[in-house]
Amino acid sequence: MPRPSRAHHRRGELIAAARQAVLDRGVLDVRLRDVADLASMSTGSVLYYFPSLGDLLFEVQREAVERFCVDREEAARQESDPRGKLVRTIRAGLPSGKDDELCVLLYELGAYARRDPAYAAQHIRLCERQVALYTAILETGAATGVFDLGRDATTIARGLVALEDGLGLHLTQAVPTFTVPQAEAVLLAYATDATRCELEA
Amino acid sequence: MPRPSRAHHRRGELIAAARQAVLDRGVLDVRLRDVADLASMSTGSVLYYFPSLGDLLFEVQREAVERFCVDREEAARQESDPRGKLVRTIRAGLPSGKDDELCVLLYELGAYARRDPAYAAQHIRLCERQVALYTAILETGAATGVFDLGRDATTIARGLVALEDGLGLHLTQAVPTFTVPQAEAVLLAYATDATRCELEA
DNA sequence: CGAGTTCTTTGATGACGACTCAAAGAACGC
DNA sequence: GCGTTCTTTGAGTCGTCATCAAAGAACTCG
Repeated sequence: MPRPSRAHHRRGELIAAARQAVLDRGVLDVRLRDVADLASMSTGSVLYYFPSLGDLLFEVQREAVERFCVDREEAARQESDPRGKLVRTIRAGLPSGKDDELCVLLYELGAYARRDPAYAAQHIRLCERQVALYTAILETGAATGVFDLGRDATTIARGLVALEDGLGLHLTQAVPTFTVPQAEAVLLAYATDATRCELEA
Repeated sequence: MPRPSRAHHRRGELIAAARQAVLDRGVLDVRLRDVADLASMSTGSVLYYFPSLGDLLFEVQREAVERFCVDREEAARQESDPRGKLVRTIRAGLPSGKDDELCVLLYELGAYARRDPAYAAQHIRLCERQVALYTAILETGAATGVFDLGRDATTIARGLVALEDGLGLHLTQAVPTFTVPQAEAVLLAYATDATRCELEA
């Protein structure tokens, strides 16, 4: 019987190290050496577990996408009232700034999604799950009568997701274009107008 | 008297070559060699005109930002009616897809804006000019009575700009999340709700 | 406990890329 | 033409990714 392999666990450690390396140095500057150092091993060892740095980064993205979706679905579940759910989901989707690791990671790795279909597929999955989340909230609220949707819920949901993405892009820049409260105001304004329901607290 | 320098003209050519190189290979893969080849000169010559590839790319960004702003301001001037102006500006701001060179360029180089304040400053300038453009249109329309703004024009304008950015991000991926018509619908829906004015043609 | 198999680590090596630099070459004013 | 200045070049340096073969560690089974 073969000696048991610890590769799975090791790969997990490397994904975590790579994640940190991207946050530290940015996707443009991250080196195999950075990952190796963070994981306290040689560069050769890193490549024993992943064929290339690119493959490792892909796994980083996959994990980040998954965690982001789960976190938000979790945040939404905390509330039962559609209005509260909507506000909470909006707040959970906007990055808190450059320190918001998960969001920064997704934007950093987004550079690959522009050229690599596999990366793009993850982004699509991410986006669609969020659209589904918002759509469900909107439709529940519409059924209850809290929300008065002037159009189909999917269009509104897509808008919310894209708006978060756009605002997040600005919030995570070296020098942000807006403050977080300004971004929140924009998003709440959108949601208020689209649902014809007073949301702003 | 010193021999006249052609450096300015040469730098312009190099910026154009670098621009194309980024579009061809992506910001993650662009090499000095690509730029040199496109400009039909040696890599050493490129570095005679720019201290490093990074400095050259920065100039590419500066030009792209400027051109984007000018193009849109131009597009808005084509109409006098605020409603038409708004629709036209919206259409001009959304990328047509991966082939929309100016937009792709801005997104590609956006990777630098997350870490380099000089890049971020350009993005801020870009954003603020667009916000100003939309704000002017919205306020004119409000004064005329065509638009009924439920809140301050700046918040709406910021939302339009961020929404374009977010939608554009998805439209320029290797595999887009939405189609262009879907994105346009989202944007027009937002504008319609915010202005309480029927825009969709 | 020890042999044998399998898993893991490593550093040497090759290929490639950015950037430096000194020297050659071209263009212009005088 | 002459001399100055601008431009081009490619060789050399250094740092990086990725391949690979050999050494080392860990575990199973007899």
